[in-house]
Amino acid sequence: MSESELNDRAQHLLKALVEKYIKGGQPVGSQALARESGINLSPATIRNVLSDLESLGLVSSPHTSAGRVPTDQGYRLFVDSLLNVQPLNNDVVCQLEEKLGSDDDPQDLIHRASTILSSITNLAGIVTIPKHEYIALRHIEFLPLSQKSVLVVIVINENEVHNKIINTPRAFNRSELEQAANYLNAHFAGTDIQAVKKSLINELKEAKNNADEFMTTAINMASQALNSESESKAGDYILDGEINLMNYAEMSDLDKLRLIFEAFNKKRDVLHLFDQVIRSEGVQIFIGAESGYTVFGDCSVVTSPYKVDGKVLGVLGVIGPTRIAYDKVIPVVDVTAKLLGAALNHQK
Amino acid sequence: MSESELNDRAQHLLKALVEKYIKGGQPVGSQALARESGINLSPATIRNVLSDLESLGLVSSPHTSAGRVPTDQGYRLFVDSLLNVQPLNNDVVCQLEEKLGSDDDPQDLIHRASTILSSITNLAGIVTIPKHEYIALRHIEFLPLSQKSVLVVIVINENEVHNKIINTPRAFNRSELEQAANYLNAHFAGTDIQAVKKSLINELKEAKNNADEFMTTAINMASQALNSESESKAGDYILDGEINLMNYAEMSDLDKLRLIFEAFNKKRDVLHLFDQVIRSEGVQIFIGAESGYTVFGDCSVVTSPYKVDGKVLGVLGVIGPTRIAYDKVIPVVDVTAKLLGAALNHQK
DNA sequence: ATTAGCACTCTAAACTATTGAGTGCTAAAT
DNA sequence: ATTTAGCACTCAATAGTTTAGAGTGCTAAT
Repeated sequence: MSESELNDRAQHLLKALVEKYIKGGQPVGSQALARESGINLSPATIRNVLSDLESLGLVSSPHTSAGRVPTDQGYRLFVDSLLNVQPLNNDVVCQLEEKLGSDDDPQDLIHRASTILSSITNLAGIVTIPKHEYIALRHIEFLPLSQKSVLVVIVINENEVHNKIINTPRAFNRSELEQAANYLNAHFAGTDIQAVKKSLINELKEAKNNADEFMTTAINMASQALNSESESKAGDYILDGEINLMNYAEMSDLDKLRLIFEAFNKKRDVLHLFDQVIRSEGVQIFIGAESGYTVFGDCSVVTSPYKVDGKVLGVLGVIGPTRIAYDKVIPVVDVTAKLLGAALNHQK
Repeated sequence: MSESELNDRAQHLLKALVEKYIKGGQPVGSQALARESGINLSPATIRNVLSDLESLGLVSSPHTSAGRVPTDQGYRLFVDSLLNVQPLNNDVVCQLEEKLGSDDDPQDLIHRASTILSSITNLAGIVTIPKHEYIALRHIEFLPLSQKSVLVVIVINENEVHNKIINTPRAFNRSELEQAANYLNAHFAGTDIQAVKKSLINELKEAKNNADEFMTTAINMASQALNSESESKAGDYILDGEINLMNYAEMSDLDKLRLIFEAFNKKRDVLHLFDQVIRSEGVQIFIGAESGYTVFGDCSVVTSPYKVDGKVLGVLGVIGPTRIAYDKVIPVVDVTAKLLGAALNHQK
């Protein structure tokens, strides 16, 4: 029996093994499976099957006299074709709906999504900041703050608000600023922010040619504000519940843990990983080395894009040890993504 | 020799011991001190002195055949009367000045202060959000976002900007909102935010009596925005570099570390501790149990309030193991507090 | 094809030296 | 009266040993 196609019995045993290992965290032996797998077989027979699973690379044993542990590929097969995804507990649904009910500040929603993900799953929760492929300038407003500084308030898309304080060459009074804002709003409200930036460059030239000092600075201010705007959206995420990872025995290696935390801080690796998900449908899972990042070699990542109007705005998910309760975590990530999308949509 | 007054020799040895222990992290024995303390005494004599220091509670030994380690009280005496505070390295000063140079967003400054504190000291850096005893409303602005929601922009004090999106019973057009804002600005600009809230309550009654629907909602909106405003300032801080703590051997106990991280997350204990500093002058240090919080029983906290115009706005500091280089950390905290105060002041 | 039996392997835990750093005490030296 | 050499003693850390038990793989019987 070494066909690469697994028969039902082998599948069933693999499933039982993974489930037991996920529960207990201890290598699973033939006796335990004989007792608890539901299949009526002697340990000896099960040993034969396990031996096959091992040569297929689905399980491995830490040492001769230990039981078997799923490999990344073992988990993969389990997740792809053996898993019984649990319907979401009613309690959990309520929690999610409550926390992700309508709220008008997108930032708040993102934060809450991240918190609720981590607290429900006891893993680290991550939500990327929404990234609109098309950033429509909705409104711009200037307020004088002091002699040399002006507050620029920019509203983009539905209701994302950003502030930027910029310095000006001279003091402007309120009506001057109002005039400038009116001009910009009249010309550019509803336009994509990139397009606005391009237009402004042209207008800037023109204003300079006309030696129109006022328009020159007005346009300058707008450009500055919009520039730092698009920068700040360069890619970021909200992380919560990293500490949960310290509770897992398999993460008790302080050095590995530190590397993971450092990766969380640098953000780069996580963002790259999440970028891969952005074009996929529904929940996507990276098990162990599958992520391609050695830092997360002992971790699993369960992710899902979240969308508004069918457009993917970002990705959310959880990170934990490979030994996580996929059957429970997957629907949580799935539903959170949907509810977050809905909440962001609801604001319109 | 068991007078509670320490003679010079004993002080010198304590100093040498603390310095060596801070450097090496290993219990210090009589031989090492004989060699390196600069005093020409035999190990035997030094043992006698150490024995005295121990009965005074200034040092202790982990076990019979280990050297001595400073106790909290030992560190306290060291810090209070034996410490040679190092002048700040020029490099470090440059770094600090660069990062805390003028920038017009207070939030950004706080963040940067926290980052730079942690990166210079290799400890966890903490900066509390500025807390103005007197919050002056400077400007309020309403912008229509959608049918049922309005963006409220509030500028308080010098240039702290806050946004709040609130729901309204009906749609308002731009000019209505402008009118409301004008009214509020005319009446309340420059007034303390608490006073504004009180006045608004009265005006609200009046408007209701007059059945003035428009003013009623306008005032309601303002109240809502101001309320969530004062809440959000309830007490918070920016933390950075917690991961640094994982590098210290004495913090290698995962459970303790987790408790500390949890305390950082909950924020309560740190805020209480920092509150004690708010009325003190200059750098304040809590060594081990002195903080009064068991979570930080193995930690030292070096803090300083930061001020603008002589008014304390907040507190910043670092947290690390008790074994930290006080001579270097103290001036860093001190100067950072001063530069942060200056940067916040500079904005006016 | 399945299983009982059994020898074998290897970890984890419990014990047992062994080493060496550092102490405290005592008696001699300064 | 200090200081110090000398020495017995303590105790953590390390390495080596033993034991127990869990689990395996193989073989021969069912």
